Amino acid sequence: MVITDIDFLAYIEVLHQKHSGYFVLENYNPKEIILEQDRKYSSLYIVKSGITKCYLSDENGKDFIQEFLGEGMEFGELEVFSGNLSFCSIEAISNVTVYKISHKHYNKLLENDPVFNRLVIKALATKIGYKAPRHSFQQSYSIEKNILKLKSHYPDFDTIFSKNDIANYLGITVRSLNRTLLSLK
Amino acid sequence: MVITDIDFLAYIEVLHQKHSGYFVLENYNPKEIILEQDRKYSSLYIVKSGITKCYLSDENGKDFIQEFLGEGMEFGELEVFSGNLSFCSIEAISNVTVYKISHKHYNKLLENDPVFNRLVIKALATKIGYKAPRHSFQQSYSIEKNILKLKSHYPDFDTIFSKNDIANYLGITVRSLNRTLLSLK
DNA sequence: CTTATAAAAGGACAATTGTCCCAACTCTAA
DNA sequence: TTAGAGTTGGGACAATTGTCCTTTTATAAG
Repeated sequence: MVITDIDFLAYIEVLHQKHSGYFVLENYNPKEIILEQDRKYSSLYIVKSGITKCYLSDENGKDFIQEFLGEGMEFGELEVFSGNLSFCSIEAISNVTVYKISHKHYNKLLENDPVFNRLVIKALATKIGYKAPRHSFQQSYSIEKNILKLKSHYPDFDTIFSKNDIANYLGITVRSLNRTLLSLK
Repeated sequence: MVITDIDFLAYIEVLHQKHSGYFVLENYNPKEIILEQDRKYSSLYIVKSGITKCYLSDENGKDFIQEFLGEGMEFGELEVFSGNLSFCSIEAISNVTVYKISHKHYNKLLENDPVFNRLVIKALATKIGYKAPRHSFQQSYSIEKNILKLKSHYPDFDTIFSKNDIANYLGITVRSLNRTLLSLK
């Protein structure tokens, strides 16, 4: 439910020492939006601490939460490769600290630092790998099984996240979520 | 519905000339399985021509189609980075020709050929980028709107793909698909 | 041409999930 | 302290979708 990448974060900390001008630390409070959908950015971010949510909003105002991103997860990096506008929004859930780095410096690291290059590729591969099984499970199984699965991986999920976020994560309505939680007593 | 990557394929063709030992051409007939879920492989593939389906099977035998992969799409590459078993199956839908390359040679190219490196990263980014909007749309909108969207992008989708595949792609049952198609006359 | 097998189409019903409400509770700002 | 906004919980009903089953159509094999 909350994805992390400790190895990547550790290496970012190393790079932060080595190239002091590359990374800038920023802090965000809960509910602050760090990155907004359909905008043009020239920097990207890596989570140093805290939890964020990564979501898409459609015309009707419905939100679809892709993932909750924790320590070591980067966001805004896809736009470096595609050149497009950001295609999701990122909002802080807890207090969040991020490393910010410009596309330019990010590209320099990618080209000149093979360790960094490999870690970025790994991070992308991980992002691909966790999406498909989750969506597959969500579509194939009942809400009840999905909630039980969440609970088994994340016993206290309902104290950390709002009902609204949980529902949007599971792609259901809050009403359905409550109904199922009640039936599970 | 069918993802392609012409730039990547073009570059693979170039590499195929340059490093004659790296790539092997293979042919598959419709319904043949090229790569099977939960197995260990030491090679990966790039589609030269034809259409394949990329799907996950769960314990109940239900299939979840992630995408249809066309020219220039690679598969089996995630396992190079994760070291895990393959996490989806690939089956030929039409007659398919693929380039096969070993993990070892693939890694060599990644490390020594910056153009190849960047194209692979781009390909990974694309894979991330197309999944989220699709699943978001599928979860938020009715079956009818999903089918209309498919139709607008792919007018003759129902002649190329079986009903079963279309249903699995949309995460619905064939019964629901038929019902909706009928109501659309 | 016939039989077997799979794919497509749809009837009837049940189960799931969403929509639209309203009430209770918390939290903040004035 | 109160007004207002936001979150939570749930009732009643409607709509959507799935399950199960039967029939028809197409396709392949002998």
